[in-house]
Amino acid sequence: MASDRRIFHNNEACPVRNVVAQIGDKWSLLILFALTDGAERFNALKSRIEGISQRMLTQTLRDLEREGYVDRTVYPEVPVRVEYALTEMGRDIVKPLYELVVWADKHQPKIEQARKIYDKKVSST
Amino acid sequence: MASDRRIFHNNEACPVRNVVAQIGDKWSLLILFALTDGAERFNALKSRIEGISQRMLTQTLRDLEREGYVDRTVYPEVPVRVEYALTEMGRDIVKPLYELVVWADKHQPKIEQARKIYDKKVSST
DNA sequence: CAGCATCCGCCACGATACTG
DNA sequence: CAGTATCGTGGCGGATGCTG
Repeated sequence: MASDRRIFHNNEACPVRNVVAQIGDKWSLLILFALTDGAERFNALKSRIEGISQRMLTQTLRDLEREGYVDRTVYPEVPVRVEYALTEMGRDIVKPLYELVVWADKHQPKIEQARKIYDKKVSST
Repeated sequence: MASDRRIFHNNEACPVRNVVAQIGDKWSLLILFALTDGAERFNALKSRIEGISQRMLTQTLRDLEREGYVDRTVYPEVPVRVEYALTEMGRDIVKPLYELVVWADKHQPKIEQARKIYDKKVSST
């Protein structure tokens, strides 16, 4: 009904809460963008994404694969080669995310300024 | 240099990592969208956002205020009335976020399907 | 009404060591 | 090379009780 002003209902079927939960973590967005130039191998990704650990790269890649954003291909050579690439859906979600990235770059100074003003206001109480 | 293919450098000055860290949490995006219709009081927000606790609403609102997304206005009546509203920057970030929300709604079925396929593939090993 | 204080479980994340 | 396995920790977030 129109009187129900609640937004984004709190159940597992809520698409928005789901997507935020998945790509809102520390590494997902970074990995997705590292793959926009094309497929990458595990260690290539690891060196492109500053600060990520082996464990988190593996784990986040598995999650992204499960949600359908990333494809994993194993080439049974010696030593083994594994390549990760965006699926169609992966390339698709990068578009709205890119808007956010651009926004973040543009507004960085404003945010820093807002923080300083807030902290000054709080410390004066 | 061109040979440095690292993305989104891992320092506190990285705008992208900052923005994701701020609005990638469980509640920030929900609060921002609950404020797009106009200013809201604390308890109104609480009832619009299903499942949020008092504690997290307060805390997330403080963070959003500090980053400059939200304005907090106290009306010294009895009992006190507090209204939260989006700042200009708040209204601004909602635009790219809205793209993401639309995307999430549209692709929800695909994601669920991807999950099922993945889980079946994994369980068969 | 709009919060703050406190306690606490859980899990995201990191570090390290080991492997097919 | 591309992972697993294990352990440790900080902090996110929930529950509850109290207050100006």
